[in-house]
Amino acid sequence: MDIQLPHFDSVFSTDCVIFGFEAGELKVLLIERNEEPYQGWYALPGNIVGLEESVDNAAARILYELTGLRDIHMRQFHTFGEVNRHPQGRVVTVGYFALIRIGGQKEVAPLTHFARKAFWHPVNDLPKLAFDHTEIFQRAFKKIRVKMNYEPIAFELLPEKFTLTQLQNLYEAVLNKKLDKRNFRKKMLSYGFLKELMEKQKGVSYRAAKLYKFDRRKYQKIFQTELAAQGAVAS
Amino acid sequence: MDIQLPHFDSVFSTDCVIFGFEAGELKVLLIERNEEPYQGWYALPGNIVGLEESVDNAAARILYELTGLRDIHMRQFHTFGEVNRHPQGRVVTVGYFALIRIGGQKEVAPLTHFARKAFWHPVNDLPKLAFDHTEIFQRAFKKIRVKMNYEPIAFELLPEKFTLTQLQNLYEAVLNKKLDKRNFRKKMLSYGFLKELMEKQKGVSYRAAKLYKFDRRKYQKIFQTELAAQGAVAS
DNA sequence: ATTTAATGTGTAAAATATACACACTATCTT
DNA sequence: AAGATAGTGTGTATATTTTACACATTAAAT
Repeated sequence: MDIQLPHFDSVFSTDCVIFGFEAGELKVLLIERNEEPYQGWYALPGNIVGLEESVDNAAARILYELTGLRDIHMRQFHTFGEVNRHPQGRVVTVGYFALIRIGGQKEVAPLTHFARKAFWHPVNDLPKLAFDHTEIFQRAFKKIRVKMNYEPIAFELLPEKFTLTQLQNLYEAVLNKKLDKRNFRKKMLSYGFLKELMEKQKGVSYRAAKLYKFDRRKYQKIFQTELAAQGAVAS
Repeated sequence: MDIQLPHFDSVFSTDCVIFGFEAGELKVLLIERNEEPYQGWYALPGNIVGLEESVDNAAARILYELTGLRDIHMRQFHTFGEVNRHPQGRVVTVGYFALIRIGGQKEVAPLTHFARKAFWHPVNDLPKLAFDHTEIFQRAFKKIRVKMNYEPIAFELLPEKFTLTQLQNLYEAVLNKKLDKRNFRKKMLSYGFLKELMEKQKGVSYRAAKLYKFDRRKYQKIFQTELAAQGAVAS
């Protein structure tokens, strides 16, 4: 492998950790790289930020090119600035994460030759990833586990209409912990941002469960008043 | 002002938001810039990251050069990647924050000609800052207000020995909210990481208060077991 | 009609959070 | 030295939140 790769003096890139939920498992979107370095390796979707685009925009563009996913709400979580994280020179990367409905989008597929394929992989039992992407992934995973306790990010992973059991399964998968059914339901419903639909689950061979959807407008109303009241260590 | 400034194609910098607590007020460390652009303006201590140093190290080095402060525990909080945030070209900046004891260090003073002076300024009533530093500051401030609710970062701002009233004043200043004395004390002491000293406050013209110190070892023991048990949405 | 598999529901006990007021003590003043 | 001043230190009752826990119900499949 004596290909001469270009050297980067000082560039920034973004890497995206996209989570999905499928078959009761939390998954992450990976690509198979089709270019050196790390050709053939699995990696997080990521690339160099252009000079004429903001880092936020670059993250969205790169994700689209590598996976076909668009209009994803991505949030920055950490910047990785070690000196030797990239073999071609100095590359500082800004990490983003997002949570999406796996079924809700068209199938993921790269739009450039840069990635050979894009696919979902369970977060447990990940292979070794290119560059320091294992570390980047770990950090994102930890972030969403913590965040799930105080923000309604779980709903981004579920279909629009879901049952309470599905919601609970998701929490259990992410938090890696069994929850009590009655207490879980009581608490979720007490927030007041779940809207009970007139519909029921279809196609199951047992009693069908009620469907709910997440009412973002209500959530924001509640969350705003909480923010105002927030900050308590003691009264 | 027709000085020709160098153009940056693509560099990264760090900016540090250093908080201190003095005279019952939360303060932030600013410098007065001695170079174009924004010569004479107030700014957060920050500069370009070198190619041979990690971003974390650069933040520490730059803070030292601009303010004389050393061995400060700094934490990254956000990266600012808009295209036009710097007049000389494309500069993406990584923001760090830290909380320190104002009295505990030698006086702050710049070690390079790049800053004319370094000084503490109350966080309320900040002047307009250079670049997008006002936004960077705001984001850091919001971060610590939230963080103070679930991590013992307040102690980094106080002298080693402090009274419960001082601690409460600090919480009240940061959270911008009155707290109940009895409940505050009960709760703080219930955590078990405050060590009551045999000493009392000196030099006050009223009943002297007991001094306490923060026992980091105990805190970590408690915090670790909480982390293990953590993640509850419902039991 | 029976089996199967999952849904949907309530209550009591424990833990935590909140609201609230006054006696104490060290220094300062006269 | 007596009183004024200013802030310290402390307890209890009530409300809210969290936890633990089990069984009748429903729809489909056999």
